[in-house]
Amino acid sequence: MKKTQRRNRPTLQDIAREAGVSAATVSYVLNGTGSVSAAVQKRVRDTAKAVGYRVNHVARATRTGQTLSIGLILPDLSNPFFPELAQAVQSAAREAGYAVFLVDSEGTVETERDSADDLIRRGVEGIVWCPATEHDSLEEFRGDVPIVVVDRPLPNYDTISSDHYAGGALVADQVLALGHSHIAIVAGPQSLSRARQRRQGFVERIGDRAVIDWEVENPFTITLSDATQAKLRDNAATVIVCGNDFIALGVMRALHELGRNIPEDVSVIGFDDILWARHSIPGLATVRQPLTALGKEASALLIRRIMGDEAPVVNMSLATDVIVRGSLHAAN
Amino acid sequence: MKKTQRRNRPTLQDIAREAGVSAATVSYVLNGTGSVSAAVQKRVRDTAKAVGYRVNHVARATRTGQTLSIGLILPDLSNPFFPELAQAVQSAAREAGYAVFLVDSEGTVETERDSADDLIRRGVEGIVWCPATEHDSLEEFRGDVPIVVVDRPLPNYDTISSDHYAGGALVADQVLALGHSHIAIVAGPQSLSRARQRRQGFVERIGDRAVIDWEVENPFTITLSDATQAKLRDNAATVIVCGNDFIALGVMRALHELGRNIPEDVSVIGFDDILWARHSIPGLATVRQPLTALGKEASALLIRRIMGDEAPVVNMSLATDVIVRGSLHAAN
DNA sequence: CAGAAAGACTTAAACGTTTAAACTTTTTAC
DNA sequence: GTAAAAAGTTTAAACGTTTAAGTCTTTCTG
Repeated sequence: MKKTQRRNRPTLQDIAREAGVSAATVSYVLNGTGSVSAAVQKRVRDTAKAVGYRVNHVARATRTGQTLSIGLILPDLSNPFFPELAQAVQSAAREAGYAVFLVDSEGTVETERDSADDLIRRGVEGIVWCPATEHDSLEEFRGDVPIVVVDRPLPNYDTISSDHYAGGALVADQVLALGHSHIAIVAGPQSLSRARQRRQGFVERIGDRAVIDWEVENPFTITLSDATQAKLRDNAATVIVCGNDFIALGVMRALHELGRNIPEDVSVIGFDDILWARHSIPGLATVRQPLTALGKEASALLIRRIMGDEAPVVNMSLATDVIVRGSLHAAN
Repeated sequence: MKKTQRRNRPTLQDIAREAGVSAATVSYVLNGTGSVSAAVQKRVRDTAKAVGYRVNHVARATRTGQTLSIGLILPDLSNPFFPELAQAVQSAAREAGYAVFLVDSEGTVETERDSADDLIRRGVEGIVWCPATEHDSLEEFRGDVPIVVVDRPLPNYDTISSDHYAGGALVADQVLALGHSHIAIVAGPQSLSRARQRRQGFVERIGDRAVIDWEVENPFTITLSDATQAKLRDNAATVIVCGNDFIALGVMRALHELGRNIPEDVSVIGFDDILWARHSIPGLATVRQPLTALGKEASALLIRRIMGDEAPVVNMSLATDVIVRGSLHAAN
């Protein structure tokens, strides 16, 4: 299929001709570089406006080598965790004059790799990346362009993530403060570092100040494994600490079906504060990840790197907050 | 701050020099255009691989005028409706070789306008746009680049949206089939065309086959207005038809607090099938919008336009499906 | 075996900017 | 009133590609 010619946009040359000056002068005026007399400035600006001039960013980029764009590679937009992150990255980038190419890697390392390759061809000056797996699929690009990893620490990369360990400890503090002494844990997959850290932060803070009645591992989904469901049936703990909000909501649902009352019979607490945590019945107590700050910091750090900041690899972790809601009650 | 020089990437010239041919030949080889002897082809390809050549897409774009990129402007990524749409647009675009600039307009027409302006400077070949308001804030750009509006019909634009009217009618069919004769409506804001259409599709299909006990308007949020809550307190209808899932979930919560059982005492049905509809207790019956199809079609149509398809303005609406879940029951 | 056609490759222009360097005019300094 | 400095403007090269046109060589065709 042949592409039809759109209205050819006016160029610097067009303005130059119209205003009776050279293209260079027009460029100097429009960019505020160089010194140009007031009269010519006005003439140029007026004709630029008159013809509806818009700079051709692509042409500029070939000359300057700066595209003022970055890439954002996420594993799965339909996971409610990521849109807020994407929003923050995009808005911080925009404020710095950068545009964002969005890629949903669909959770595969191949797509991650191919997309990064494509993005670099397109001249992005940096990439914010949330890896789909623990595999370093962008290794080969590290020399080409700065890459900031977000949410999931990966060795050798600048990383911005929530302090999952401290978050777990916060949950422990809260649970202890409410007088719970019999605790159950439905942890996330311990193959994932964030799940491990959350659990560890919790368990270590609990120490011997309470008993962990039982513990089980469950995928980060609202659907519970048979093992988890079995544990719930026999549960005698007064609080169930979950690896994330999906699990927690699944647990709440299961408990509901088992006829247990939340929080009278048993408390539940999650992790992430996804949108629906506040809307469940009762509201789900949880740990809020600073998603917006995460995105902002990732953008900011990436742009510092782009600007040439050569500091050693940064590993930034951001504090989390416990959000107390109806699902969490004092032990009786 | 001074930008440090990243490793200068090898260019066509570098390969040409290395392989002892002209840059043109290298281009011909790598693009598969032109005719080049097998020997030279191999030599060129080998050196290209050896030096780790990647085409400079920006330079190519200045010459060809094609950036192979599109823009996607959405009002609010944190609304769970949009990520799935974004995902579909991006993935369809990628399959066609296009990359996607994502912009969250934060619901303001100024950001919409400014972003579109910026995107066009950046040479996007088209824009998929979900308008934040009913205001045509991109009017001035219509001549510059094809624009496809998604989800919210706007005159003079190619539009892809769900068939809200038909969806409303489907709800009516379902409700009638289950024998309900006393109906309540919590419609969305009737200033919004999609809310209007849903309501109208429903009401017209109901006709005189059932009574509409009461009706109220509520914002598209889970928080219910005082008026809505008052109506719910006195409700005697056997089914409550809601303008979207947020409203429906709010209604379910309110009914729960009023001690009404769903669906034994009263059924509830929503619209959109957001992620949480299936996870509420009971599951929320609703109408599924084909978000993925919506995004795919939008991408596809936009790319057709980019390719020069000059057909008159298209107004495509996609069929919806009723999803029956626990919140909807036969009338007793 | 001559002429034409095809094949292989190079040259050079073009895309729309930016920017260093050159040139011209005006201002400043003494 | 002249030399030097500053201000204003133009020229031309450069960014890394693509591609039309040109050149040279080989292969066909009759």
